[in-house]
Amino acid sequence: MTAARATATAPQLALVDCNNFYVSCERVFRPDLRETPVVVLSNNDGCVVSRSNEAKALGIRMGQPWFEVRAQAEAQGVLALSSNYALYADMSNRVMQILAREVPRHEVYSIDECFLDMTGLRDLRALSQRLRAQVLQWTGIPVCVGIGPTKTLAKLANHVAKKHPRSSGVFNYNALSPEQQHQLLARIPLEDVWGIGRRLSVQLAERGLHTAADLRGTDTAMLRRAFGVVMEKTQRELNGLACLDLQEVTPPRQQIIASRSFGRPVQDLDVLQDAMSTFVANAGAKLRAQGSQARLIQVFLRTNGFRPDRPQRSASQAIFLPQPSEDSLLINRWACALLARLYAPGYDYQKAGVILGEITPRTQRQQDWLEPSTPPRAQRLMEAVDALNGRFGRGCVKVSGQGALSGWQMRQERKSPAYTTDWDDLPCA
DNA sequence: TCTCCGATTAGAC
DNA sequence: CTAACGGTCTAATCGGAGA
Repeated sequence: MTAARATATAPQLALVDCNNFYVSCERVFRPDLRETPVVVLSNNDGCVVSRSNEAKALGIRMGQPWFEVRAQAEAQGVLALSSNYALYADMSNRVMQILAREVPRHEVYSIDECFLDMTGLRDLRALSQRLRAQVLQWTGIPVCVGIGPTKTLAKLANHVAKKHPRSSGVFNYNALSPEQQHQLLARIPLEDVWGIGRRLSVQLAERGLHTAADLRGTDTAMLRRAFGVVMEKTQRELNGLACLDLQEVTPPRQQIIASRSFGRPVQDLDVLQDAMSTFVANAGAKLRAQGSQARLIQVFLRTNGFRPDRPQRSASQAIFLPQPSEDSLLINRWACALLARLYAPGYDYQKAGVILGEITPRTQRQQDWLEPSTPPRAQRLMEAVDALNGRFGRGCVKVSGQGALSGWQMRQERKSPAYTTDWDDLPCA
């Protein structure tokens, strides 16, 4: 096999990552904010989860609690927006559709990232630039592209593309000579490598490993012994050996959680049950959307752990249904009953939620001649509820009580309109 | 000793 | 005015219980 042929068939994996995704989504509809430092906050306006370049330059850190930085940030002209997930999810779908058209295989990895299999395609730099231009023109979202032989190296290449303006948004690790590859890896700190977080990078540093090149060159058996199989895979991936496959179809969730911190402390059981009904409605919709049923219902509630001066309580209870179910009404009755058992008066509750587990495909329903499974009536009812909520927006059809009581809903003081998913929010009047 | 299971840890985004 | 710190999800590993 000639060298040229080997190059042509070597794996070429691209990672497309949207720049400052949530902030970019907001700016599409607020072009006046292009020069303004902008941050988007997590649910409850709690933490900073997306920052414009200007906000990054002001030293606002990812994940920082907003109340800590708010005073200084606002004095510096930073605009904070509540997160608008309906908008981000819709924009994400548009971006992913554009990317998917251009390659034979792809994996939507997260709301703002997509792996593309470019193996065998030619002129990857031009292709990547074309993709960037198309996504920008059709959605207004800027993206960067990193290319490498493995997912880990594609991630790393994307990191380089984002960080270095000279790459003009595309970086191809595969186009480097082995010496250049080594020089690059020697400049990448380990905490910037996918799969290595804060803790592991400290432990690796204790063994004298600081850069991606250090990790790549160290003894594999030692790594395996000291850090386990995940780290070994990361090392192999850095060496260009693919250990992580492209997941074209997302496997169904094994566990579905719906929970929320409350906007203020909640003391009353009926308010908690009202919140729980909302959580069950969301969890049930997710469950049915992936064609599953659940046998385990787990409910939890807790007080605010950041207030050690207040009485603390954290409790959870679970029940195994005799038959798996996807019926929100049935699940809701159990969830509210469990919650009532968990509840103790006299606490300031800060968060509650439901976890559905023991999830199986609906098609695998066991025939049981004693216990009837979900009756056809309930099934059709749920289908109708999901259809209406899908068509007219979540919350169009509700389980009785769900959201009627106030006091638990999250704080969202600065939420932008749902520009792309709600006619009423269109700023055309 | 082996296996199973729940809890814990670490990470991603 | 004050107080205020996200939500989901997975995989691996660990330690105890039971076979």
